[in-house]
Amino acid sequence: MLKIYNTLTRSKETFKPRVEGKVGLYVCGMTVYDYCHIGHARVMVVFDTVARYFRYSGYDLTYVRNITDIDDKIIKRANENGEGFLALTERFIDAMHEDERALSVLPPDIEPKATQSMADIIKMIEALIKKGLAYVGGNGDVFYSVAKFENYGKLSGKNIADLQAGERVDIDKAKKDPLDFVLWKMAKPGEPSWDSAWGKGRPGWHIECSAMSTCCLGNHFDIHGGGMDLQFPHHENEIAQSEGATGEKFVNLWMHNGFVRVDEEKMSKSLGNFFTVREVLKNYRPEIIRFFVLSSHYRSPLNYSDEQLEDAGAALTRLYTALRGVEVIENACDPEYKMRFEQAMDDDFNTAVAMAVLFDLARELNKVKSDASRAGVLASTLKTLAGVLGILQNEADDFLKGGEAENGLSEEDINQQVQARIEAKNNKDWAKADEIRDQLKAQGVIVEDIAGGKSSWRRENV
RNA sequence: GGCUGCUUAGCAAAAUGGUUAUGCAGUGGAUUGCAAAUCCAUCUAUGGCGGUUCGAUUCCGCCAGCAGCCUCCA
Repeated sequence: MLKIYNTLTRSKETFKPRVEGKVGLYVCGMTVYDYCHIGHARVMVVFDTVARYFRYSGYDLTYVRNITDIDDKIIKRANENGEGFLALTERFIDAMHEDERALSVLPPDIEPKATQSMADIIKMIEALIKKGLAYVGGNGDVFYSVAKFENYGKLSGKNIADLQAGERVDIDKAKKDPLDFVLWKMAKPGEPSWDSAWGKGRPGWHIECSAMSTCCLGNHFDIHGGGMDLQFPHHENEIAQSEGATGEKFVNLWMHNGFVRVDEEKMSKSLGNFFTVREVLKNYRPEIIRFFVLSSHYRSPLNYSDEQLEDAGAALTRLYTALRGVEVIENACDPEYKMRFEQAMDDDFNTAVAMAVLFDLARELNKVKSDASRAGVLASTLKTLAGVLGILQNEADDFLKGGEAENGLSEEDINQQVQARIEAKNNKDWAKADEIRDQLKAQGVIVEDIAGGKSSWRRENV
């Protein structure tokens, strides 16, 4: 029985889909004006794993993750670069997809863009005005009247009085109330714009997600996810917009993932302490990054450091080493490990515990290597379960021998050396054999003798 | 200031009202020509002070520290 932590109730709840066997999942994606950093990677990997597990569990899932491709930051960046905003967003959308593929993140079923959802956005704003929940402000922008929406703040645990007391932004004269937020923003000369009843403009930051999610999944759907920082105001405003416009409940369950930190501080654009996915990929292989992300629970903070990434690499090496040389028996699965794995994942997607099961599995696999049939079953189980997490899908040898292809020795060179060492060993010329091994070690290659006078090798530091 | 959440061994990270997490590192042993890999054993733990309880790391309260949101942010 799958349990998921619901931000709305601040407790784990048994998951009950609206329609038996079906799940609608919407996740707030990127605003595409820059490269993805590791924080974005966490969202992508976490919800990809959630999606994989739903499917593995037999649900018919519709996974929607939007792209916000028009907003102030995009316009600003495009101006700075002296390029059109479409050229800019197109570049970063491509880059994002590239990063995703590297991290084995499967594409969502639907990936709507704000710029392609203008009709729905405008329709929703019109509905809000009609219901008296929105108004045209002194500057022509359209605002949401927060005070008119009952239950405002129920997701983030805030109330209007506290928010007003804590108000510290300069008051916008165009608004009736400082808490009101913009739904439609009038275009300045030269800015990209779309026609509307209120004049040429563009959507405010929150409305596009309300429009795209309800459009793709219906007015009321199962799960909405995103980073913790979106809880307020973004998701709070989405609720106000969607429920205000449709009069129906918006979302049953809200999932929020924790931050990636650097030196115990949130990784973010504004702090400038972020590492882009492509930067990190220069030093670590993609599967290691994915493993690192899933090694802690999705709601916990995740501290980014070289030590952590290296640990992840070592751990992954252990799993691949267990698989090395074992003939996988297709479709076989050990029920005991399967059950333990599912229990872990059923408990609010506890990937850390699920991984611990994989390590227990690897230990037993190492023990029974001489028993080909048992080993084959365990190896198959290991690959299948790890596949739900999106890891361990490479050939063991490819993983262990891959990496640092550029500066390192070529495979041919290594094989030659290893062969030379075997000859030395056969001649009992230990000094020579050790010398070869030391030389390879110095170049990041570890030689390991295996039964039958053979040797295997792998690259250090994956 | 208001509101969340966190505090587990050398590092990372789970779980649990009384029983081995797991990975890396350490120690001892097996294996090995020697290593590596692997296996076995083993050492480090639950921020502080109270309370509930037969028993609390786990529940409750207070304190301290940390992080986050309240402004763009995944």
